[in-house]
Amino acid sequence: MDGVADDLFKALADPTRRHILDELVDRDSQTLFEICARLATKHGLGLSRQAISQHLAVLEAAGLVRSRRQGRYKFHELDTRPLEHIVTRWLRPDSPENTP
Amino acid sequence: MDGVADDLFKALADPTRRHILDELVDRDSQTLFEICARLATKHGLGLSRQAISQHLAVLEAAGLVRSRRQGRYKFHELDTRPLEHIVTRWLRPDSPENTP
DNA sequence: ACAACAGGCAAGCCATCACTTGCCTGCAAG
DNA sequence: CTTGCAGGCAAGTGATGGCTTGCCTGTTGT
Repeated sequence: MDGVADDLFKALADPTRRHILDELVDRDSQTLFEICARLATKHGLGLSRQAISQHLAVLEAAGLVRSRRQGRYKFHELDTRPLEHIVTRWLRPDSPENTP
Repeated sequence: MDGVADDLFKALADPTRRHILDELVDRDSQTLFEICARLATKHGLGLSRQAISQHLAVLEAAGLVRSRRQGRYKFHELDTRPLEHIVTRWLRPDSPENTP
């Protein structure tokens, strides 16, 4: 029951992975090389291809990114659903906005 | 701009720290020894006093916990405000509730 | 078929982190 | 005043995490 949240928070702990999520929000369904290039240009991160690949694996294990194979390309899609109910664990029910 | 979120997500990355937040939700304004005892009994965590103290320091640096000194006791209070706007960064604006 | 491209696998290195141990500071009750 | 309790300050250790390097698989194009 906490193991699910464990992967999720661990995935969000790294700033590079959060930048990847930012990139996927800006443009969904990108390949590894696209993400690699955009992180280098827009965020100034000079990381190797494998570094991003491992980050994507962590994000995928957390359920935040789903991959879709197509030929030799592998497109990565963002899934923000795990994020929605993760913070309500500590938010008291006296807050104004809740429960869709 | 990301340094603030960095402390926050790093604080949430550890399961013990999340359990501490759970305890403070269940009962606010506890001392270090109270938290230590309740983590041991309710969550089965046999951690030393300093371990919890360091975790509280991390949570305090993230702005999730504020401490209030009173005599030789130090009460720790939960502050969930940093949690509210942290996930909206990736939630697309097509969701029903947004835009402050 | 061959070369270029997208991606994966696995071992290794270095930094950070969680936790412990030991000692030291204040406050409080006998 | 002295004893005990609540907490803090290090320094040290073991483990985890992020990143690199090198090599290998599979797909696309000429």
